[in-house]
Amino acid sequence: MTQLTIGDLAARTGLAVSAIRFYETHGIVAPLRNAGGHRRYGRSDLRRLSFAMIAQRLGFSLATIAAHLAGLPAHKAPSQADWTRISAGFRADIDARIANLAALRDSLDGCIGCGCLSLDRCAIWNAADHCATEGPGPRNLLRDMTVV
Amino acid sequence: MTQLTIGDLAARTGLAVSAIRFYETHGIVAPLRNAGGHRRYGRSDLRRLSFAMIAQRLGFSLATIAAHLAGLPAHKAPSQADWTRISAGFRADIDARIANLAALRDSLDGCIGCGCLSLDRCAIWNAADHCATEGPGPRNLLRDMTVV
DNA sequence: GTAATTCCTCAAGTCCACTTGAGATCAAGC
DNA sequence: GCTTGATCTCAAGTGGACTTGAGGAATTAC
Repeated sequence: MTQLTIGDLAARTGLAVSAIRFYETHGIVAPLRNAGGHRRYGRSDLRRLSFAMIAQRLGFSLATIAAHLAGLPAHKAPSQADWTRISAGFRADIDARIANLAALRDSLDGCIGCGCLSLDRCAIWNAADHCATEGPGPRNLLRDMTVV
Repeated sequence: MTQLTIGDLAARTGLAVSAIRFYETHGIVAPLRNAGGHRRYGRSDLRRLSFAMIAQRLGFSLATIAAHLAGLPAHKAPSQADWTRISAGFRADIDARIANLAALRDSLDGCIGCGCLSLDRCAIWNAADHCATEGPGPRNLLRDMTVV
């Protein structure tokens, strides 16, 4: 039973059947069809969906996720090299996010004790305010949070 | 010139004028009006918008942000106590996110070296797959990422 | 005083990620 | 064979967060 129905996938991933069909239109999965026109998935599709679910939680758009997955073989399990390549991108993104959040937390900690509310030096309050002098473009503390 | 126009706010925050008006309908700011019906803002509104921009980057919805801001005085600067209360919630959320990301990164590191692709033990690939046995409900590694 | 700029309101449009519904077909259990 | 449940397609709806456009009035610059 290496052939899974869309219902099987829904049960195993927790996704709605409609969501899986929607993902297909966006290139996340590309199932085969049986004689009656019903979708038939392999185990690798389960993995592609798992990947997509995790990447979504990290804030990636479906288009970006589909682009990542486009580099994997369509109907068989990815190789170790495939997986290493993809996970390295993930890892870099996660590291960047942690660094951003840590920086924000430190600014926040500095603020709480500094009584800066009456001043204009507070890193948090002025994160956006300062930017007026920096010209247009992205300007926040957490800018470029999504790296890959 | 403690009275700012909507254009001033847009220039200083980097937000679009239309976005600031939109935020007003959602309770983020509540400007006064001059004789001609134009919006007039104070410095505290600049701070409310900065707060909203940062909180949005952290993934909070406008409704949640408005709820936080509802506890602050409408037309004057918040007190140290106000600020401490709000930032404490922020800090807890940031800590939780860092912990989640670190856990994900560790799982990822474990995966890269373990050759688990041929197995079903990979924490990442199976994050969603395992859940089939756990019944319905939220089920991912990063579940409850947004805490406050 | 007039022209250019900024602002006003309100309705409608956009993008993303899906869900819902209608009407029809396929597959599985008895 | 028949019923029941799963699946199919395609169109339209949803919600969050805004943007765009139309038509008009207020403000500012010269």
